Amino acid sequence: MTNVITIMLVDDHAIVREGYRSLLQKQDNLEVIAEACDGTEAYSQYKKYQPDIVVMDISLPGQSGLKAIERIRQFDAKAKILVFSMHQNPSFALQATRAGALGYITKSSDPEDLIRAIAEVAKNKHTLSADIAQALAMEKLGQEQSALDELTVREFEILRLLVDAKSNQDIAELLNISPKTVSNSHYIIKKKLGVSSDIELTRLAIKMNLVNLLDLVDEAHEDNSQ
Amino acid sequence: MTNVITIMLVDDHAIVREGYRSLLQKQDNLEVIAEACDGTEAYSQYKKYQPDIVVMDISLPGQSGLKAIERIRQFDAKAKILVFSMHQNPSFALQATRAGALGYITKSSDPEDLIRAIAEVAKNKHTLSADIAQALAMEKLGQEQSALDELTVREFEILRLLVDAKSNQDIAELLNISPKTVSNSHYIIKKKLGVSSDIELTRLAIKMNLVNLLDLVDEAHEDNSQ
DNA sequence: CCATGCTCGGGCAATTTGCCCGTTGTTCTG
DNA sequence: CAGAACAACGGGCAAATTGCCCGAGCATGG
Repeated sequence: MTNVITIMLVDDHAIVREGYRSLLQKQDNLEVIAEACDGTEAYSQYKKYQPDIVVMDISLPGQSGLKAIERIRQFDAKAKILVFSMHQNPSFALQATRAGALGYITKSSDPEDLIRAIAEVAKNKHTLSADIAQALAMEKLGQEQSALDELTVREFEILRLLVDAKSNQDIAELLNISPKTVSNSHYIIKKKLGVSSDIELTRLAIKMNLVNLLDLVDEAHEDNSQ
Repeated sequence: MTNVITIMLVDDHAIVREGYRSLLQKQDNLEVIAEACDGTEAYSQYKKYQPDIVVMDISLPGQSGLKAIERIRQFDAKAKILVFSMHQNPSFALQATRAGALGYITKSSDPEDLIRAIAEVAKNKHTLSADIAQALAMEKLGQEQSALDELTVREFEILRLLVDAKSNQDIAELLNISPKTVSNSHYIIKKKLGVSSDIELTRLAIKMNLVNLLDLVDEAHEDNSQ
């Protein structure tokens, strides 16, 4: 009678986890047996509980979700990971699947879509939410495919930290690599994206939705209202 | 008897539109004659029905709300647009009015405020909800604003060129001064604004509205929303 | 088992930065 | 009108960073 699917939830917001937990528990074939709030914890919890499926957000504080996916897959090549992200940008989906995720759905999907996606992933099948699938399909046709896709997973991760206004040194510490490696990646990223300055890089990142404009603008608001 | 004000509602959620429609219909001088769920439709519906007032959310899928305002105003320079947004951030109000909106009120306002705002806009008067007005006033005093004020005219000019993704050399040529002068100014600007990297500088410039968000976001999203 | 590709970093010249300085104007002001 | 104040400009120079190349260590996939 092991047709019950065990799940680990990874999201940095406890309330969000709670919401999804209650949502998922309504299904009697789903059981949430673990939770984690960041990449590091996700890894250790996975080792401990070995759930059938990991449902995770990739926009985590500190160590990125992508890294966590990789580590989990390294530990268990058969790990089934469903990314559940707020980002509609297909590049995120690409990076996530490249890192080893089986599925990618956006938070704007219907609850049923999440349930359905979990079922698909449980069967070891790839799944994408409709909006992402369409966007990716579009990219396949129009040669308009994003230069972002040429970045490796690591580079993508570093890019996101960079445009989050972190210095090369900060990133080196965060990722436990040499500052020189970061600056090399920084250079390669600029080269691949065809820009020559950090200012262009930032603008490009904003265009590509790597930086949430709302966050950016909201910060300004908070600063001023203090 | 044309003292009835005709209205077009634009919001991506049908349920929300329904709510406001019933709210507005209670006023016997208001009539909702059209609806739209995104920027593109807003534009075509406006052309078709030419309502007295457009009441729209700007957080539409593809973030094309601002763009829609511009297109509508381009078609009809006298179009009266009231933005009805969830964002308390005054920068949104700024961008919206810059794009051509007459009024901006937040969704947290009272229903009466909405009615009142519609009346104001109908009279071709600018209107802001109290919270936004206050926030904008705060910004006038705010520290970051004064940080900008500490820049000299020349520095300000250089800053704008910088965040327009021009290199020190480009700027030197453009202004007929030595690259060294530009780089000195570049340094002073960062110092005065309290940032240490060009990435932070760019983000700050965006926060301060030195960069038009529309320019940045425009093309990036047309791909996805098609 | 070889080719490919990613991650990681060393090396090193070339450039840029950070910070200082002095020169030349132009206001503003007592 | 003398002189203070400040803007604009740019030189100098040590320190830091960038641009570009390289090789090593590992997975991955034929």
